[in-house]
Amino acid sequence: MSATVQPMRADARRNRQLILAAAAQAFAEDGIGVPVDEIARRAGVGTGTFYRHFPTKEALFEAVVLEHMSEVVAEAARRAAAVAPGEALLDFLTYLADQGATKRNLVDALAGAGIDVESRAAHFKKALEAQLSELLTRAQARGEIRDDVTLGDLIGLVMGTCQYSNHGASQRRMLSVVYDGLRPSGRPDPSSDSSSEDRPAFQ
Amino acid sequence: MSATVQPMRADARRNRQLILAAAAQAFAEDGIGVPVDEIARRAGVGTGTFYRHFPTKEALFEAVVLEHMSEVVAEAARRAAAVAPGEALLDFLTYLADQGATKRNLVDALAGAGIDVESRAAHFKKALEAQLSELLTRAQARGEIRDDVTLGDLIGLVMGTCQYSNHGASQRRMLSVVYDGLRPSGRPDPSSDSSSEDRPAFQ
DNA sequence: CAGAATACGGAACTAGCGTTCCGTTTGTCA
DNA sequence: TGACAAACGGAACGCTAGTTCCGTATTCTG
Repeated sequence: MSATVQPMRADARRNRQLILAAAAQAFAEDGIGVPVDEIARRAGVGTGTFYRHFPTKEALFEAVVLEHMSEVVAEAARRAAAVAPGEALLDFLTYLADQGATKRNLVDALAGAGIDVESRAAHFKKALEAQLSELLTRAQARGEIRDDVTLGDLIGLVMGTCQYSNHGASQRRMLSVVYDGLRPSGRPDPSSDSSSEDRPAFQ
Repeated sequence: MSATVQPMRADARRNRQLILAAAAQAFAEDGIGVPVDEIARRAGVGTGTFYRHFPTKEALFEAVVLEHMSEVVAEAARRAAAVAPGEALLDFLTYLADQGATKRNLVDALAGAGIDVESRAAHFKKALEAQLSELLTRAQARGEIRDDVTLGDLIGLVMGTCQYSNHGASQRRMLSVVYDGLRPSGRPDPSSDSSSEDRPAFQ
């Protein structure tokens, strides 16, 4: 499988990108239900062309999600590098929350449809979790985060705030509550006051 | 519109219940995608019978959701009545979290499909929110809950913990973090220790 | 610039699912 | 118990959306 990818024809490469972009947008806007025809139309190609590039609609989902995850992982790694563990962790989580909120429709739709993106995205997921896990462990060792909280809890809490960030709920305030709750009991917010309205105490 | 419901025939009444029960189970297990045929099969009736009872598949969704919501509202009201506001609020929220976790698939599926259950369920939703709102206001007046938190935040936070209560995340621990975060800064947990019980009771 | 390989477009095919129709069965009431 | 209305079952219909096919257009190579 050394698979020297023989170069695609120029128009083919361009169309592939157009389809991916159109799909990402369409899924985010209208959910997973968008017909293939609609995606093709948005990309300005025919359905035949679509199926030349992706063997199936589900394959397109995968491609879109993988592309997105790889971006997230890269950006997250960049953020995790420099700062002190506690701060870095919250920064990391905040970034994830932003991403989650933005692409919520997409992720929801995929999960809701029971599409097994997990297996293909496992690599990226592992990478993310590894980074988060290290930050969490260090932050806990320093007493900056409750000891009983697990990696899964962390992810669940942050992603949870993405699900309902409308209907009069502010994701900023919800995150602020979560971050307060993550500190060990009796340990006040180390930075500014926590009664912030629309300004999270970190950033 | 005094609508004296002339009594249904015995078999009809029975079948209607069978369909509702089968539907609730089917939606919870397999999502909203289950074909009408499958629901009918589970209920042990034909599709013709199905459509005799519900004019459309969506009407069935509504019926299922409304039934569930009316149960939740009734039980929630019962719990909210007796205790002190702060405690009552958390008890109330915990009950909602339980329900949300149990019926997650159903609610997800409905929301994901963009079905307008809101308009029909508006009455129940209002009732729930009214009760919650009063508890929240009272608890905030007593300084037991952060002042900046809104009703929407509260609901979002609690429902958020329902979304990811697997994959190594414990809903109990997540709720515990949220409840800690809801207290005004520097106010320790008034009740027992806040460390995890390892009895998730659900997963 | 010509020929061949690659890619394109969209009509046509197929499968699944919601809904309707109608001949048959069952419950109810006198 | 007999007759009639109510309810049942499941075959059939039509629509939507995923996929395939093939004649046409475009790009690359010598």
